[in-house]
Parts: sequence; structure tokens; C-alpha cells
Amino acid sequence: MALTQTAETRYSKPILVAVNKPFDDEDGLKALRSHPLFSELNGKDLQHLIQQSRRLRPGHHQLLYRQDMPAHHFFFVTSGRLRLYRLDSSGIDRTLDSIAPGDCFAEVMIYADPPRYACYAEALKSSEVLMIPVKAYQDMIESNPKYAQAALRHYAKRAVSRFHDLEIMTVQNARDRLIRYLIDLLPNGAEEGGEVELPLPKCLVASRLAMQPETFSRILADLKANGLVRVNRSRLFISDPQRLIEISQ
Amino acid sequence: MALTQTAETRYSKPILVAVNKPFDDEDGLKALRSHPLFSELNGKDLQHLIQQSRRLRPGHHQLLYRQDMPAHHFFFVTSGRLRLYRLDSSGIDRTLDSIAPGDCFAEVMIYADPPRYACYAEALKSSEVLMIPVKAYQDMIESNPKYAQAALRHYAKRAVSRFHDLEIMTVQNARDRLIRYLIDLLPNGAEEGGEVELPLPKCLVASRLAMQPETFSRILADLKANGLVRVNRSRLFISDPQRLIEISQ
DNA sequence: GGGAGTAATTGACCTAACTCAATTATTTAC
DNA sequence: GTAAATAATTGAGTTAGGTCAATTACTCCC
Repeated sequence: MALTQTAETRYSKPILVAVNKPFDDEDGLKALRSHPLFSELNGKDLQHLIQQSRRLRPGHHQLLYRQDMPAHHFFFVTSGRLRLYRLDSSGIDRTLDSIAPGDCFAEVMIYADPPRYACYAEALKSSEVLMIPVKAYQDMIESNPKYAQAALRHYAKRAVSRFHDLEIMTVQNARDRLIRYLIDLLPNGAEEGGEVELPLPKCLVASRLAMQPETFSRILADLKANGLVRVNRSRLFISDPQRLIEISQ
Repeated sequence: MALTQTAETRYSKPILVAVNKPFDDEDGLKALRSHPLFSELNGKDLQHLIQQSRRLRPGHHQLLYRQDMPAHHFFFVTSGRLRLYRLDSSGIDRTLDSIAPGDCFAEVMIYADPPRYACYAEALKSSEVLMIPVKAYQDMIESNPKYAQAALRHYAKRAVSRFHDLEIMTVQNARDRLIRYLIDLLPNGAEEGGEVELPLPKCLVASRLAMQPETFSRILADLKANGLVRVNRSRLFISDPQRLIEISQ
């Protein structure tokens, strides 16, 4: 596999630059087709888009882009796990989002002006990612305006979901933020209990929720002691979400 | 002015229901035309949209909608000041955004499914707001696909800006969140100093930044004592943003 | 313009959450 | 498979920021 390495940071492995490699994976293609940004595309347009894209296979801690870099591509994940984060002047690393297979990321930069990445993106384990040129997608939408409807729905949904993330962060205490975060991970929300898998290692969930790893650990230990969650590594079992919500009044 | 009052809450004045009233205000129309969601529309389409819309004139503490209500309209502000907030189970009120003339709000709900408002919206002073039926805007875009481009740019921008808001909230200490917030209010960012007006009363800025009003007051007093900001009511003068950033390492 | 209600400030006190440190698990890399 | 690196947990001590309370300053009405 032909890869070249460019710039490096003291926090992560160097940025990965892919040499063209066909995206012919059956499962990957299927996943792509089921994403709202691509599901409306006809076979020819999708094929054309894929031809202009490149496949990346970043490993653990490998950077895909860094904040403030010009954004010429956006990404679709077919396997693995990634995270978005920012670094402030004192080098503190703040996790903003986790990315799973089937997700798109940096896609909002398609219409940013100037198009620069708003954060860093790194793989948390070996992943496979399709790197799509912004221009290719834009051109396609422009030449086929009916595609814009689906994109519009996607972008609006993304804005709503960021708004929701923001809402959690206005909760003033760490315990309640964590509870809100866990409830959101449940497939049916607060409706019924279930098992959830933390999408990030605990120390990064802590960072995402603006608390220290020690605080995260203590809160979780306390919820466990009170029979509110059962913990097995990064899998949590929540039998009664309503009770969790009650104690977070 | 013909208005009817419906449901009420213990937090705000009742929701305002407008009876049709033409939107023929020169300045208002001009403001609307300069918003990305409307600037591309031709005169006829814009006129048609306005005809289907209603004008509201909410007063202080008047509610425009409440969270979880079905969202049939979105809004454009021509004068005044509003805020978006959520209420949690214990009745704590968390401010999520401030809205100024020239802004649109609840517009992301156009493509939500199901379309329900994600928060409350209330006027902070007498304001004038255009209430646009979601369906009217959707129909117009669908019949005129080239309009979708501008909408797409707007939605993407909105998603980026929510992401940025989220980023501030991952900052762990109250002082640094406040500093980041102030820098963002400066017209040129950290580039050069200037005067900023808080878009919300101080107690609501505190709520927006997940801190208590007392904490806000103390931090601001401290920044003032250190010559970092000069304070005059809700107007703050920041002469040296770089110094502010430095101390927030 | 005066009174009611709300917002802002300040002090004293307290506690949630941070820091530092040491130990034990768990991953990752060779 | 084993060593090295990283993540998680737990304890002890400290502090930022929350809480409660009292005072002052605004703002919005009538």
C-alpha cells in the first residue's frame, strides 16, 4: 500500500497521504449508499464521485487533518473509530466528537468560507475512511440540483444535533452531564434500558464532557455503587434510565 | 393589533398568536433580502413567501414557542432581541443562544423529522419577528432547486458555528470560557481590540456559559481589576485581546 | 416620577471537582 | 509473548466555583 508521510506533531502520528487506491469494497459501498448524503445519487454519479476519492487506512493515533488546514476533502468512515478534537495554546486536548462507521465528518466544511478544518481528526484504531474531494461533491450537486434536497436535510439535522450537544454542555455539574450523555447513547433514549458501548475511551469521554478522567471514574463508580449502571470495561448496562434522570434533577 | 393568547407557563408570558398583518416595512424587507436564506429569491417568490408569513411583535418575556411543540414555522428577526433556552426537569433554565435583528432562528427545524422545536424562544425586549411557514419555504425551494445552494451554504455555516459553540463549552474553567466568549464577540476576533456589547443580560450570559451569575460577576470584576477589560453596563471595552488569551493559557 | 420587580454585586461559607501521586489494569508494539 | 506505554482507579489534599444572604443598582411600568 503506497503511503507517504508529511508533517508531524508531538501529539499524534504524522498525517497520512494516500495514493490512489480503488474503493471497490462491497460492504463499504453499501454503507456509503445508505448515507443520506449519497443515497439519492444515481449509480453513475456515485461511481464518478468514488473515482475522484481516495481510500485511507489510518492506524492508531494517525492524524487525518489538523485544525486550520485548508479543507479540500471531507470523509466517510467504513470501519474503525475516529475522534475530532482541538488543541488550545497550552496544548490541552479537548475531544469534541467521536466518529463511527457510517458517519461523515468535516462535511460541513464543504460550504465553509474559507474552507478550513475546525479541529483535528485522528483515528483511535485502524480504520478505513473514504476521502472525498469537496469540489467533486459540490460540482455534482450543482449539476444535479435535486440532490440538494437530501444534502439540505442532512445539514439541518447536523445543526440540530450540534445544538443538542451544546445543550448538554450547559448543564452545570459533571455528574448530570455524564448522565445526559449516557442517556443519549441509549438506542431508545430514556424510553427503556439497555446496554451502551462508550464510543471513546473513558479519558476521552471525560474530555468531551469537560471533566477530568478522575472525576469521570469517581462518578461512574458512584453510579455503579448505587445500582444505576453496571459496568463492564467500556460497556455499560443501564436498566432504569428514568431513575438516572430523577437523580440528576 | 389583533392578538390572541394561548397556553401559558410559570416562567414566561403566554405564547403569542398573530393574526395576519402585512409585512410591508421597508427596513424589515431590506434586512430580509440581505439574509442568505432569502437573498437569492426573486421578487415574486419573496413576495409570495411574505404573504404566507405573519408578523409578530412579542414584548418582554413573551414566548414564541416552547420546546417539543410541533414546528410549523421558523422566524426572522427585524428588531429587538430574543433568546433560546431549555428547561430541565427541575425547572432550571439554560440559555443556549441569543438572537439579534437580521438573524433567523428555528430554521434548522425545516428539515427535522419530526419537526419539533428543540428549545423555548422568548423575546428579551419588544421585538419584531417574521413568522414563516416551514411548508411555504420548503415548497419554494423544491420548485426552484437553484435556491437550494444558498440554503445549503447557510445550513452548513450554522452547523460549523454550533460546533464552535460546543468547543467553547469543552473548556473546563469558567474564567477561560468567559474569555473565549468575549473574544468571539469582538468583530475582528483576537486580531484587534474594541468594544463589545453583551447580547444578553449578564445573568443569561452566565447561564449560556454554564456558570452562576455570581461567578460571572466575580470573574469580570477580576478582569477589570487587572486592566484587561473596561466595563460600562453591558458594554465591555477590550484593548488587548492577546493579553486576555495569554492569561487564559 | 415613583414604586415594584429584577439584575448585579459582594461577602462568607461550603462542596464538587481539580490536582498530585501511587497502584493496578489494559493496550499496543515489537 | 513480553515489555513498554497508556488508561483507569483510588486516596489525600486543595481550590474554583457553587450556595446562601444581604445590599445596591437598574428597568420597566403605570
